Amino acid sequence: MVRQPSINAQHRPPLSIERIVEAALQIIDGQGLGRLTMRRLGDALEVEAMAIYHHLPRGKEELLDALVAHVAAAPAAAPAGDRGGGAWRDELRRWATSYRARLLEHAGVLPLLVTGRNPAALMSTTASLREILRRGGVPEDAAAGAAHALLALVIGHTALEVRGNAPGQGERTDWDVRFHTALDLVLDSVRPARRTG
Amino acid sequence: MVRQPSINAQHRPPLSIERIVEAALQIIDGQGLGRLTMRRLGDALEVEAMAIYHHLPRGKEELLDALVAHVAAAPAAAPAGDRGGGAWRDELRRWATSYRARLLEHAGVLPLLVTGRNPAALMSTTASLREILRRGGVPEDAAAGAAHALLALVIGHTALEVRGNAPGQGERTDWDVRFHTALDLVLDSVRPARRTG
DNA sequence: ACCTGAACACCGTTCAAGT
DNA sequence: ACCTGAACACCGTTCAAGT
Repeated sequence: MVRQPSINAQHRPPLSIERIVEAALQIIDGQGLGRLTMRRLGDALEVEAMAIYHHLPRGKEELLDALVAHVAAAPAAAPAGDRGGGAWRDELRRWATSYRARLLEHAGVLPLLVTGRNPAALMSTTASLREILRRGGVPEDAAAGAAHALLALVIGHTALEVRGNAPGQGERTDWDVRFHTALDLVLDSVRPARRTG
Repeated sequence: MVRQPSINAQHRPPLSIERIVEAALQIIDGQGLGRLTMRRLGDALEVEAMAIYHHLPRGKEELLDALVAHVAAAPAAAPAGDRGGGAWRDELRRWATSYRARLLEHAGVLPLLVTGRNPAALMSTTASLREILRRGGVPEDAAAGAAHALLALVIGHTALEVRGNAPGQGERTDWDVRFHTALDLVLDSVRPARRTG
């Protein structure tokens, strides 16, 4: 029961990959990717920059990989009521909407996502997409194609939205409308097999 | 007629924005975006790095803007035979295919494209897309939506392709097939008005 | 095991100076 | 007008050292 004085240093939580990634994300969201430096990250964690290398031996490269993994991870798939009749379309719409929101929330990470880095990061995402389509009765092949198209659309749209929302834009384009228009354009072409088992 | 000796220095072409952008693109394509530095760019142009600032006063930021403009510029639209019957679909397919090829050729610039930088860079591109759809008899509103969806799809697909083509990938996915599958998914939903004037 | 301090080889950029 | 040289304030990272 030795009460620590509230001098606030000393007994801060120990460094961990989670804390590092969280602090990095905060810097990116608040100041932009360009201002994420190991030294600034160290400051935010109240630690010397060199301490980070003990947890991420590959240094900044490994940090960026972790950021991609963190942002690209699939949002938890809804439990799926699946009362037939094409409810899977709504499920895909919800999925796409929340994934877009996730990307916009961390728009500064987007440039890292369109790189070869951390190729495995999107696997669970595409898998959960294919699963929704499979449950909707869409044949395996078509489901793979549709899942890919959907993910590409969400990423591409978000990229355009980030570009369009740059300061000093004249006309106010309604990105929500654009997004759902494009979404429906794809979803309307996806068809389940004649009869669902 | 004073023949210059072929000592190769001295009478090189004078620095210009075009030469600078071209050299920068060569560095990115060959070594990656991360290795594009003002000093290396200077070396490639056989000039001190500081000379570049005379042509691009805003420095590296302006250089990156110019790179985005260079890569994102619309490819020359085909002259359009327009013998009815939905030839515009083929025209859009050709456009999308060549735009994808352009992005893949300079994949290292893609991260710059999914940023707020140089918001005007894609305007001519979307305009030329809308023009093709308009000529195909697609109503203005639907054309705007379809153009946006198409561009988002091409950018998003290229992003996934760049990620997938990272070294050390197991299964050989056929990106051409994926691309055209996704393309058709979108194009199949775009309909011209009942009767074309 | 975990963190620090000093050092190294690089960055982008400014500014006075050269031609 | 166009380019250079030296300098400044930063980077990422290594490595020996502390606790």
